[in-house]
Amino acid sequence: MSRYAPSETEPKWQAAWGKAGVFTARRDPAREKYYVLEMFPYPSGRIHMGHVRNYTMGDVVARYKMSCGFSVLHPMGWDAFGMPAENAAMEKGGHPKEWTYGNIADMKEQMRPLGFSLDWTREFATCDPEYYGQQQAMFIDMLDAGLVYRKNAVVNWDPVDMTVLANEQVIDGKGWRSGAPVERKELTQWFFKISEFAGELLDALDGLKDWPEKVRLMQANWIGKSRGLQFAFDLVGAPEGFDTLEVYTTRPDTLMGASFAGISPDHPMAKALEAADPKIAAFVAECRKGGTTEEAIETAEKLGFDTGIRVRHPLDPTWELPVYIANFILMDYGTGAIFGCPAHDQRDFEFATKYGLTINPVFEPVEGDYPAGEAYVPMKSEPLRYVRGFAGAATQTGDEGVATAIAECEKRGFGQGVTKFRLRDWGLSRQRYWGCPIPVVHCEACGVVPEKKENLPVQLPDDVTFDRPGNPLDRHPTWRECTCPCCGAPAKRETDTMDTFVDSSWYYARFTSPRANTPTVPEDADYWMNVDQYIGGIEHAILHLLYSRFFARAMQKTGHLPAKAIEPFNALFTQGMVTHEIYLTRDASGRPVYHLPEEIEDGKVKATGETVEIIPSAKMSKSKKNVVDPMNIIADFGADTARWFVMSDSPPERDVEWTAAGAEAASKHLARVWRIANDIAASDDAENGEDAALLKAAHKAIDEVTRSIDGFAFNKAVAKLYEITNTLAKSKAGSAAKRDAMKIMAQLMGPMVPHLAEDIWALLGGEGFVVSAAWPKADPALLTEDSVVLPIQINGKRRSELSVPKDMAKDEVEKLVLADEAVVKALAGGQPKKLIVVPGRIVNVVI
RNA sequence: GCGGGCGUGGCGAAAUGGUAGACGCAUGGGACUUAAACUCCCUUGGGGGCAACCCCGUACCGGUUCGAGUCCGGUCGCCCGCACCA
Repeated sequence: MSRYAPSETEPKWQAAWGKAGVFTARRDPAREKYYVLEMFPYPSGRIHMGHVRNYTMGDVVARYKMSCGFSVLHPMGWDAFGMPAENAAMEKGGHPKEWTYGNIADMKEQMRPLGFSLDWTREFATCDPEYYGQQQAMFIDMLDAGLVYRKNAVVNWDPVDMTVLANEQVIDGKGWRSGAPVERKELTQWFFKISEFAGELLDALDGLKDWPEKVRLMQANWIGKSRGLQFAFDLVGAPEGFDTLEVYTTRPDTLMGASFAGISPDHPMAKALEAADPKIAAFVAECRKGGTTEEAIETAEKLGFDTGIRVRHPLDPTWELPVYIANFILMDYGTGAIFGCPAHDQRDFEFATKYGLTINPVFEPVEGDYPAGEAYVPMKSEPLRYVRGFAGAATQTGDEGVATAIAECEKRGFGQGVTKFRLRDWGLSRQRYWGCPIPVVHCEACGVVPEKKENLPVQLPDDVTFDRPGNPLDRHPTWRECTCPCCGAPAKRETDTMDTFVDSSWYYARFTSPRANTPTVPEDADYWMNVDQYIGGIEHAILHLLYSRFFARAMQKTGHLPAKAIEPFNALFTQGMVTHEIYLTRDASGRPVYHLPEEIEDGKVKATGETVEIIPSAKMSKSKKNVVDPMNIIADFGADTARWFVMSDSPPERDVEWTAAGAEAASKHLARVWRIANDIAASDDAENGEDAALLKAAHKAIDEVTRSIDGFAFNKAVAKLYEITNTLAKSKAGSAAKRDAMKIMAQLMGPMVPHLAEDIWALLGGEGFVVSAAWPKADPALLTEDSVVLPIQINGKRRSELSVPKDMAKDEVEKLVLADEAVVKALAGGQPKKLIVVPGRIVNVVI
């Protein structure tokens, strides 16, 4: 018998599948379709274990569904625009286009040997003009539909390089190349009106039953619906044109605890003050330092500036509050102005303490004490005693307090209850080259007008340079020059490109008709949409998935998707990372020196013999060198081993640690299965021992593996396959029974280790490809046991057990329990207080 | 700072509120072999007992329940996201 040799058999089966075209998706109205999609990769140049894990999961689902008779769509493409390509051009020279397409070719070559059931005929990259041209067409349709508009927004500005920085390029508040402190700067930018869909995007989350609860919760919090009061303070001593100050609060019940009002440094009144007062200008400039991320703003030291302006308290016009400009107030949320209640908001408390403002408690806990040295921030459902309330009962919960306060304010004629969302509109403009050009033209006479559709795609010019910071499109000698689509006069193109999230917000729809000269084709979209199963990383829980949900709605409004695709992903699965230990030694000055896993043996660096420090289980990253190249694993063990390993052990939603020992073990197991299959194929003895037991075990395996795959519990499916392997290895059944069991096993293993499964299938005389064979069905009659062992607990502790027929009546069981030796002894002649019999599960005797 | 998640043997883990540790790795012992590799068999949460068996144990503290790894409240630790990374 020959040894199991994946390096020979794997390419053989891949070629055979390819020749037969088994993975080419075809619109087949006679069959039910199934669309499985893994989040497409960024073409960095190398695939990593995270890709292997993600695509293996998708492949398991795709192959399983094929066997179940579905017409399966399982496509692959490239999320190909983005900054790394420009960075590479700046650092190493070359062109982003060459770099990207070169990487795509490399990565495709690395993916092929893994044997994924992908339909490569549908492949595209988002940087293909055929793709981004259709995206531009949709942009124009969305502009026509009023879903896109322009407004000012802040960006990170590097004052030395004179360029816009991505958040990622801001390190500790400084530009990553220049090292200069970053400033916030306003630019006119394009926005998608995602906020118009806020309520709908929130409400529709309830219907996404097959999405992880945590993702739905994160999205709900991100959309951030709140009910509050919006009202106007009368201003005293404000600049010309500012009579009132609109504020929004979710805690109007704390109005009697107000001790100051605050406005954002970007508030129109702050801007008016800034122009007039150099001290205020200096303060506002201070506030504008640092990056634009919410994290940077929230964690920055709280700064305030007393403007000298006062507001009158709406409940008592003689009561005046100071107006501060404060760096923690966001112009994007609410009205960009707040009132501060230090007694019941921790941030206001710290602000008031810092600037010596009064702290007036409005309520106190019904139970327990008012906390000292911090704000008392109750839960919404917590009952409160209002000591300075102005509406409703003295004791109510926070939620009730808010509702009655809103009603009271409306009654008294100031302010009204409003619902607001935290969700902001999606700014899509990027001042970068390697992205989809925004297809608009700036005309002196006509203003900003969309390009004509027949002129699409607006293609990126190839002759650009990256020797300086900034957007090469801006300094291209001729690219901007064009004629106005309206009046025909000379005009200039927009040089901003689109956020790469736009590219990934509709690629799933494009896969249904990837070569069409419209964004989608109705019959194809109608047949293939929605994505039945989407699989990717949890890091996309909010942005990518929310943007895609918005885009599906926008595409529907503009006629590019059918109504049923309003939620594009029926089911979502978020997988964990592949981690690895980090190995490091220290140089003379104590700085860490990282080592690749293959340089280590027995906790020592092979070359030098130095003992390494080990940091357990960290995300694989090049800089820490804790990476394992899938290509090396495939070379050493074959693709099936890599696939088997990433599916074993850890549940797919959790991180899995790659270990050399684990890979070896996976390889050994597959070789063992191969040996057992060969033994069976070679044996012709007809001795018949326990065929029934083996058959039963095989059907139990069918049942459990099927349920595990359906439930995305691949690790349990693998465990079950280990069990049935052991059962089969030890079985004394006749060869025909073993052959049948082994064929079932090959089918069950097929989705995970397709090459080995095809080998075994062929070896044992299976017809056609195992991937094309119908998924086995478990016979329910073979799944039940005649008797069960009931554990007997006494006061909740297991003390004995009882073997009874499966469906024995409850009172029969009780009789047997009371006769049990351990129970008799424990009762010592008395009667139990309670006797709990859970049929088929457990008995508890309470004494 | 805000939002979300996770925490079970030496390790990865399993367990519709019902016998905690299935399955795998790694130990330790044995078989095969001149020897090794490969392979096969047995053992393995901690402690106590000659044994039957008993006690402890799911990050920590508390609660609900006949019964809690699982549900509720709090604490600690780690991880992810925070709108221009993809």
